[in-house]
Amino acid sequence: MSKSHEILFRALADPTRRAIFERLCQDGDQTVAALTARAKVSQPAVSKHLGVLKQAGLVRDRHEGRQTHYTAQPGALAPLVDWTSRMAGFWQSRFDDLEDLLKRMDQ
Amino acid sequence: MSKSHEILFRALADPTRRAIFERLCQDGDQTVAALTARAKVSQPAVSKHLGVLKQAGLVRDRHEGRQTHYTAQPGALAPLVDWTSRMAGFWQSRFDDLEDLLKRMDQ
DNA sequence: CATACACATAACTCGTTGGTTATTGATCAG
DNA sequence: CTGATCAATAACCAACGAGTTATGTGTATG
Repeated sequence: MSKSHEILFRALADPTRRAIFERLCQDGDQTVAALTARAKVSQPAVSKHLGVLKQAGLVRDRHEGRQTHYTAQPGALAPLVDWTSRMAGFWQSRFDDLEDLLKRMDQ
Repeated sequence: MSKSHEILFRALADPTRRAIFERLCQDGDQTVAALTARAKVSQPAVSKHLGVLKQAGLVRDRHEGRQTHYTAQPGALAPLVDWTSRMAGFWQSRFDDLEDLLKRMDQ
């Protein structure tokens, strides 16, 4: 449970996978064919990436006839947000000056 | 610049590297020897990881005599926060669009 | 000056992974 | 029923990445 960011970071590490996820976030529901058309890789590659994203909970699939629609689940990004704010939090707790933190975050 | 999350995701994808970064965030300044002691890998491995983290801007090094101290730079996480909120934002805006549509259909 | 120490770099191994083509399973059209 | 289409799976391969041991570079110390 405390390791849920492990699978997330791994899933989002690959650029092709991020591109697919970004597209699903921007444009919503997409069939595999539609995603493949925009991607620079073959359909099996896209399917494999979607499998990884699904495993990470980042997408959901829905079958309609002979095509499969995928949808982004941005809520699954929560553990990642938690992790980053925890890191920033550790950092912050070692400094009493909040403004100093914000300045560093700004740069 | 707009692709700075590429190197970030890649740097944070590895568990050993995240562990090192987490430790630097929690406990602050650390020498390579101190980090190696806690890590489950050899000193050269730790050095290599630190190199990657440094490349990503996540850590900074400071030389003191014959030892090197590393410090976390959590501000470098900003592009990652941007990315995640952008993904959530896309999602939210499409949700808003749907709400607008439904409102218009109502009247 | 010689030795020990801290860290970085080099050279290499090996498992993982992202890509491919070929094939299968399922569904729709004629 | 037949052929075409969409997606998933299988089988394979090349490249990459994280790990190791060995060595190099620089600094403190006797």
